Amino acid sequence: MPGTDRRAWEVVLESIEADLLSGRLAPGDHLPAERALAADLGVGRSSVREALRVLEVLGLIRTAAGSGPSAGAIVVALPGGGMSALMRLQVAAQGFPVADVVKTRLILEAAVVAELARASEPAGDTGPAGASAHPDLTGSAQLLDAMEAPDLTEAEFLALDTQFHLSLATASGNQVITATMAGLRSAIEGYAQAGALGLASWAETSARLRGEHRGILAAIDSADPELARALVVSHIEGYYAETHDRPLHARPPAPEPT
Amino acid sequence: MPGTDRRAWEVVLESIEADLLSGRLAPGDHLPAERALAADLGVGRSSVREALRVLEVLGLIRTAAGSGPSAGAIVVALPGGGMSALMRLQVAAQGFPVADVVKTRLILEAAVVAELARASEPAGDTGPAGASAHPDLTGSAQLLDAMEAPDLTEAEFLALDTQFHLSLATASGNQVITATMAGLRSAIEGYAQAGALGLASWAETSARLRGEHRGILAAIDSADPELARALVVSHIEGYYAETHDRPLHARPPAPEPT
DNA sequence: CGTGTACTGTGGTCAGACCACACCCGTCGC
DNA sequence: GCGACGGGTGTGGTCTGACCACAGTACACG
Repeated sequence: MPGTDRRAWEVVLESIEADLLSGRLAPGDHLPAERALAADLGVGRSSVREALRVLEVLGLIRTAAGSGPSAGAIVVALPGGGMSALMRLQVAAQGFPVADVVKTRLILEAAVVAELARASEPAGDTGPAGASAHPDLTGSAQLLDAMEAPDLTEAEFLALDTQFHLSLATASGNQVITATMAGLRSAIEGYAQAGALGLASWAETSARLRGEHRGILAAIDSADPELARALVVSHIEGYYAETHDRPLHARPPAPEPT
Repeated sequence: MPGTDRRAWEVVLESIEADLLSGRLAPGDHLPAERALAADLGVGRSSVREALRVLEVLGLIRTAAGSGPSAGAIVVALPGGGMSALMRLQVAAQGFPVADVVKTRLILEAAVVAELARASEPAGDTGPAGASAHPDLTGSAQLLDAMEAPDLTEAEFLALDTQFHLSLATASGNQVITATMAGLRSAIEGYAQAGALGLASWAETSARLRGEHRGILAAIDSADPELARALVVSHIEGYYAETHDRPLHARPPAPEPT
């Protein structure tokens, strides 16, 4: 019979996935207790725990010890953490080249700002089927204000920068893009910080970045998709080239032929 | 002291991530045996196994029992499987709306074919820094030939369709996009199949899809980025609208107010 | 009626045991 | 001398049982 050859924890994972797909489990629901799940599926508790651990890292469930309504494993479906862990580790393991991460981020963010600009059309929207009239960018603007503080360290500035770019993705309303952008961003966080330390003049660079941010937001507000897209492209390509001493689309330096 | 309050399996995960980042671990390397790892880090073997399970699902390692050089846990960094699992489960758990998945796929694939068309410029490339001259699309073309077989079932056709679209991403050479496209595609595989069964005329639709595929490839070959992009957009939007009875950018029908 | 304490069930962790497996190497037979 | 065969050894895979910390709950007590 099929299924017997699968590893025990895979059986658990598939069972839970089937419950999700069939609607027996929905966000907010409690999973059965680990011991009960083990008994139901005929596997050991440790196998159940391995499956639950995977689901937790992937952002599908949240676990809490103790008793009461908030205890146990609860379906949450928050993809951000899982995507970040996946991309961070793949970059660490050299499965994802940093340049590919940046290129992908560039594509997604350019599309996001172009759509935001399109949706920002003052009158007549994109039609009655338009996603959401006038996406909320007040949070993004507030982040830009916070970045004007003169005594920010590189790390603080970059943390706000991350939040700003992420807020644009959030404003687009696309859950997949939001989570992916969060993952891409966290994957290269270390590189962005390392690059900032090697810059000739941080004050000069950060001033330029601030100005570019304002320009992007202005282009969105003025409903100019192509301008917004172009500004994002030069913003990201510029920072990459400045911190890596080569343009984004160049071949990386040949690996040492040791 | 920090780190003590973290859960045991997180300690293992962080330890391995640190080894990857520092270069102590690289693709192809063996991880220490589970029992040794547990002893080194002062945790139980079950905690080590939970961490390794996560790494395995994320595509970071491959495990094999037995003895010899191929046994044990080996760093592999194959992001496709992990991305697929993550997106499939997030769609199942309603963290990712299907429409957002399709929209994201549309953005990425449009960018991919546009870049392929740009790189297909017959002479003078994109300069000495160009990614790779003339990306290899023979595999993509062969898949289209295979899709001409008249006796294909819906499932077989869609499987080839998945491979075709994935081959385009692969041809771009971008690891992140390739893995992401694989994940997006596997996440909506079930919906694509269910949609195919509800079509008025599968023969008619599949014939149209075949023609559109040829057109996309032709646009790439003729180095026309904008045409390739437009064809991809209408290809994906068309299939979505046909199988969901509404355009991709429309609001989904209001949920039942039960 | 309020308060505090024991109880119960949860996830978190560990230790130990057994299994199947695959390689390695020594022995045995030719 | 050489090949085949068999046990030895170490691996991941799994299960069992136990203990802990924790948080809510029920009940007895004042």
